[in-house]
Amino acid sequence: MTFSENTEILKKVSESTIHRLSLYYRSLSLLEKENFETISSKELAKRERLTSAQVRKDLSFFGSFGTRGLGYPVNELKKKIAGILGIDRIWKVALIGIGNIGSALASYKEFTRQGFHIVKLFDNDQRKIGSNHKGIVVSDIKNLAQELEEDGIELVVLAVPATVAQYIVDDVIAAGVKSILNFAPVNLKVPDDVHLRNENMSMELEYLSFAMVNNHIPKRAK
Amino acid sequence: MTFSENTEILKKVSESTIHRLSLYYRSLSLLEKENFETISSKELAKRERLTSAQVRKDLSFFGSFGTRGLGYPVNELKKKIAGILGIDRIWKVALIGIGNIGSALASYKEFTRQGFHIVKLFDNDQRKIGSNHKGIVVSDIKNLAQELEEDGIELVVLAVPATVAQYIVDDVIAAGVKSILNFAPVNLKVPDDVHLRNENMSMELEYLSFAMVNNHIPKRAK
DNA sequence: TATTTTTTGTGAAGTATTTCACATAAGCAA
DNA sequence: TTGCTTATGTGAAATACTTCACAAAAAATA
Repeated sequence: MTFSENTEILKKVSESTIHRLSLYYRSLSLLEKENFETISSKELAKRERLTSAQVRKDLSFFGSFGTRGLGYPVNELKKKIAGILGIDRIWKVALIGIGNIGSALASYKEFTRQGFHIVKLFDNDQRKIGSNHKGIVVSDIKNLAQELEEDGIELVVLAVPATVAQYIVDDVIAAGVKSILNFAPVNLKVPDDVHLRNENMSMELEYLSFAMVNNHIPKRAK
Repeated sequence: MTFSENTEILKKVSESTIHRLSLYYRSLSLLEKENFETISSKELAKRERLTSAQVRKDLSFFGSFGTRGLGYPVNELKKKIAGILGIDRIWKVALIGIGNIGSALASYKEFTRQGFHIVKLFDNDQRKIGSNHKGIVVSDIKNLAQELEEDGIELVVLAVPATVAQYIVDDVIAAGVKSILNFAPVNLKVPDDVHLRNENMSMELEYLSFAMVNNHIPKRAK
């Protein structure tokens, strides 16, 4: 596939499709463990509470991975999706902020399982700096930019208080990092060439609350 | 507003609109602290990287809260949104699973701030049961159904291993709980009258990874 | 091998969501 | 009070996303 074809395709692919690829990947991992060789779009859809057409359409943006009459080869499709999502490799991740959420994320197995390896921890608390946290020595945030560059960090997870998040993000960007996952409940300003995604853990609780007070009939899980 | 009018309106309101209301609420809280009296849809949109039309359309599903030529009254709009989202009250929440993620969530201030009060903790680990965790004594998960009912828990946050999540959810539902926020990376089966939302913390990392390998030009934060 | 069944891949149709654009209303200034 | 400016609220238009429906291809069956 040439680059121009690649960008052509990407223009058509929505955020929702990418998120569903994550779901398919998870289902395929499970199917693999259950020793399934193939899976139909119908069965995969059922497991993720989607329609089979949706599954086929999502996959069709990236190629033809199935066999008519048979379905998709579980192991192969899993690998293809890993390639599309870019999780068929190791990403070097730094985690900034070893508080409540940060500590939990540092030990979160799911990240490692998907190739996101946290190789660096930062904090500004003198009691934490230098201490060993799950095999990683916590660095002083004062050396942030320098250490990020030295270690070739490509992705930063931010778990710091909302009040300081923007200052830290500015440093992270100055160090050349192009991808940031932000857990602070604040809208960060980043340049156009930096990828920023926000994880807002209250949002889904608020959706539940909305559903309850408005007597909303649930349709399906996110 | 009558019940039938209410359901009429809700039919038209999308999940995205509700999620954006959460964002507006957060912005308004900040604007309140900054002593803004009013805010235009244009300025609110700018802060959330949306369009002003989007903001006005979202709000218009629920009423006319603004003044032409002036904008929206910050404090009043914040209260209105709180009412719509159902966060103008206290929700009694139980947290199940005091592991990595669970511990972090138990201390997560943002939940409390929005009216989600974790009043009950459950685990199956004998070392944790009976111990005091942020002022709450950890209960044995064996007494789950009984204690959920006794305490009138309306909402459950699930932070248990994927392998046992379904069994626990079945118990939670048997106890009459109608709303569940699930952090386990698994698709849970629940009856139609139960609200289930999933928090998948790897999903956004995968989106970043996708964006990086596909040379995706970032548009805006989620 | 021929026939039936299954299931993909995909244009077209159908929905849903977002943006446009403007009439309307309120503030503000003189 | 009049005219100018600002900004809402909302149908209509434009986009985006999902589902339909079916031809095509491969597997299963006999």
